[in-house]
Amino acid sequence: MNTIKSYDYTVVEKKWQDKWFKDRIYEAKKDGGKKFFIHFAYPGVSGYLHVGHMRGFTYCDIIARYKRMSGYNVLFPAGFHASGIPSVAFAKKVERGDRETIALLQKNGCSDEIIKKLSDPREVVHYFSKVYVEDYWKRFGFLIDYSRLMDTISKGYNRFIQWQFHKLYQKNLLIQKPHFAPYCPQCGPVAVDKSETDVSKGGNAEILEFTIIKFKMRDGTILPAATLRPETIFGVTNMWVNPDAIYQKIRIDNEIWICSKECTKKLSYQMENIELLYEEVKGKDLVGKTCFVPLINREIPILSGTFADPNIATGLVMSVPAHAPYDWIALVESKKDIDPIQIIDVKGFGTNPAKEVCEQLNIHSQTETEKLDQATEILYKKEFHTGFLNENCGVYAGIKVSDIKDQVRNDLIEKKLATVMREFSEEVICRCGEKVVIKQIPDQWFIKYSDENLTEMSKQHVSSMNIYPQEYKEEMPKVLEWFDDRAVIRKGSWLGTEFPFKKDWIIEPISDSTLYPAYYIVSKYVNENKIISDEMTNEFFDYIFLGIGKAKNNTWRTIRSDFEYWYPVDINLGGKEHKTVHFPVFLMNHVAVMPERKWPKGIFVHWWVTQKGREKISKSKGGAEPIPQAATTYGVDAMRLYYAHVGSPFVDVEWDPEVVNKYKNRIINIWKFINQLIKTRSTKEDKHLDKWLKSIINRRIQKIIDAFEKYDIRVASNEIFFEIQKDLQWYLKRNGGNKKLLEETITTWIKLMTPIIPHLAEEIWHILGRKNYISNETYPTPNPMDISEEDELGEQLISQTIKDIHEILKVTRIKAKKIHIYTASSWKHKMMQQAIELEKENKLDMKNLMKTAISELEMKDLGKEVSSYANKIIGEIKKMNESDKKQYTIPIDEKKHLEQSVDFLKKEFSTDFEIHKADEKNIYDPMKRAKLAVPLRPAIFIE
RNA sequence: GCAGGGGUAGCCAAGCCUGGCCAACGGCGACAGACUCAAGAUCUGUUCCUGUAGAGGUUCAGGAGUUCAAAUCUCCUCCCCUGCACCA
Repeated sequence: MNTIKSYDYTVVEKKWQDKWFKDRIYEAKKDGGKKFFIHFAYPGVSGYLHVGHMRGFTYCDIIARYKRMSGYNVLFPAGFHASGIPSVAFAKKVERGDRETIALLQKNGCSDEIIKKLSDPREVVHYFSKVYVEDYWKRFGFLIDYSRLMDTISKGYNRFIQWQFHKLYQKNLLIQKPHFAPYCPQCGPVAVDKSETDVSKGGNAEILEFTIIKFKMRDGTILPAATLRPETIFGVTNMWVNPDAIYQKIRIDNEIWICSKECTKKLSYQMENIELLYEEVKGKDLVGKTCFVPLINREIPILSGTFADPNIATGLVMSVPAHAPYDWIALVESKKDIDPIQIIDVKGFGTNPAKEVCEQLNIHSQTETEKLDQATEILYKKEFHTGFLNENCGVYAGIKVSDIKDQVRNDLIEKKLATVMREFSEEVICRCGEKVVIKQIPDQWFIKYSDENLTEMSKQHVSSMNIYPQEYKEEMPKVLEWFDDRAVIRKGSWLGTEFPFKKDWIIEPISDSTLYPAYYIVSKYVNENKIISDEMTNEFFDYIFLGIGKAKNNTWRTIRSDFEYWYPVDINLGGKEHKTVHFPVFLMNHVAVMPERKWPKGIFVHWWVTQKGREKISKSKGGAEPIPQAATTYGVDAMRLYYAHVGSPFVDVEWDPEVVNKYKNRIINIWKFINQLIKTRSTKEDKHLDKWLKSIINRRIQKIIDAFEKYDIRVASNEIFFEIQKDLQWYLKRNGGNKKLLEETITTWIKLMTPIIPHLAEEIWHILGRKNYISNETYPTPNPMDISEEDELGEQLISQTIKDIHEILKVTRIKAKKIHIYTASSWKHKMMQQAIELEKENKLDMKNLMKTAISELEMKDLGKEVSSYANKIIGEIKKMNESDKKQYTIPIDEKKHLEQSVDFLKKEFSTDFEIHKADEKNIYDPMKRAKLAVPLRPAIFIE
């Protein structure tokens, strides 16, 4: 029995992959039938992937394989997203000999010669593209159409993107306006994001918009106070300056401002017309002077406040002691006699909310920043959601804070009493060591996603799409509504397509990845050298995608007809990180550029594989198992089954080697089990059992297909790998052994498995003597003729009876000498059916039931027993659902079924059995059990 | 702040849309038995509580409600998570 050794998954998997790929069974063929176009959001190519990434890819291959086997021509292409900074960053690391990077490459078997080449970003892209194809996708047996591989930095693709932007321009969806973006004075534009590719600190920073309110001093000089709560202007009692900070005078347009030195530098990137006056003002020299609150022209003192940080915004803070805990505490510490002015009425607080919350948290000093931050948050939230501006607020009195915030700000700006300054929520440091600032780009280009027409059409289209999970379908219209204009070009060292309307500016990587599935139609011909990039003009794409103009040659016509056949995309599959960026732009660009019948038909979003503790697996943390290593350790089929079955696609799962190992055992177990079944020599037929097996397998097939049609891969795999195996085990346990039937069932079974574990299925297929590929076979469909309700019910009767006997034995702890089983009297069956009939007509009650029952002659004699049974089932039936009721209408000879199985029962309980029917005369029934028997629940007596 | 997701037995995780097939799929773990020299693997059974006859009781974050009937619908409360733009 060392079949375990005979399943060498490494060899088997390699063997079939070689054959599939040599025979190019993956190539999409259009033969006029139904088509299905599926792809995954193509990955960036700037490093090795990990086992988490394989989850989505695997779903895609499973769906594609299922569809192939279900009679569709499937197009499942793949490509590489090469634009942006990542590959440039990687190349830079190699160039400067970053030890970690080099070690990673070496560990993955990269030769020194290749490593040398990888200081070129384009080589990085090519190297990793090859790794993905050979070590990941082919290694997992994916039937991707490898003849269509492409990346986003090829010439042809560039032409394609430029065409797209011409179209957007023509449709007035490209607009220009000022934009503010992170910028390193040394390196130029940088990306601030959690993975911190560009920055060494502050990846979590957000860009905050401070309102800068202009407080005039007596000499006309402006003190610009920065605030996130402009509506509190009516409660200002004083100004805070940091006595130890150095402030500077600057001229902006015709105004003279005083702000911190640090602020000057930042502002110079955000505003035009800033002129340094080279005049410093010490903070402590401002203390004691006064200034005027704009709008209400109240004169207020300037006080010393050490918490006013020159690094944050302007370094000047307006003081609202009634509503800002910091201000309140500073005011207390200053010992000045100033009355706070309450301007917001909020439930649960009195005339000075800031004071009250400080007292609650026991705060006494400006230095207790942690508590003060907490106090600020509590108060702010409360006031924002439930507060109203009071009579001190002039025209704004009586309005809810949450409704008024932006209005106060806009009014102030309109009256030129305020302006806006952008600031990071925390310090951001570039990889070069320089502080990152926010820079204004006055004429940035945007794609106008806010366009009403575009948004509306996209939203409407969503309702006709297949979007999984359902929750995302409901979310999508809201996302589209919320999605704002997106800046699309950038100047700097990164890869991508040159923007056609501004030389040397490159289209950013999200915007060049929206229509790309359409390019898979073209890439095949590019790869086969049937068309060269120079030929791919705007006229070319107009013809291919829009049918405008004339074909220049036959290749054009062929590509056009391919596009007409394959497009639109049926499923675009991607991780949940794409929900709010990639999928919306994917949809909206199609709506903007393509004709309506080419708009996407479906989106499938999957969740992640995380590290233990729910952390996202990250490349930088290196915590993830390399894919080829995992494939060797567990086997590809085991990993595919793991992804398919471990959880719903719509939850995160934790990567746990032990769990994956269980699936590996499962694969070996299935291998052994099937081989054992194949060896069955017996040709014994058992009419009932064989019919039962056929019937139950047919039901499974129906359920599996239903699940697959909804892409419910987990349910499908549960049925295939767990439920069917249980059925077969029951068949064997019941002593079934019809070789012919078993072989048929196995054939069906491995076909069912093929989309999920194609290698093992293919191997067994050939062991069974088949010469073609199971991967090209047709997926099983249920045959209604094979359904036998009676035989299924019979088996259910047996297993229910066994369960009952077990329970009795357990509770009573008797050792059985002999077990008697009594099936219910015929009149009980009859009455049950009558009752169900009456229920259907809504006439079920005691009177009607008894009337119907008594009309049957034999029941007359039974008297009381009849009425008490009738009483009992009336209640029961009312609680039954349709399938419960249906069971009782299936004609079944319980006694016959039990008698057929008596040998099995004897073996199961190692004891003697006798089957009786309750209405037989003179049966052995010392404990008077027989009368307790009811349909489908025979009475039991154990002696 | 904006938009969204979620809290189910020791753990992971179905079910919730379309209320009754639900003591609640499946897996893992645990326990018992089988196979075995043994270990692993595999197979069978048990795994909320009670129970000497197949039963009963109490459960699906907490609270209130709708209903003949609620894990499932409604409302409130508490707690956790995700995305938010020049990052792919």
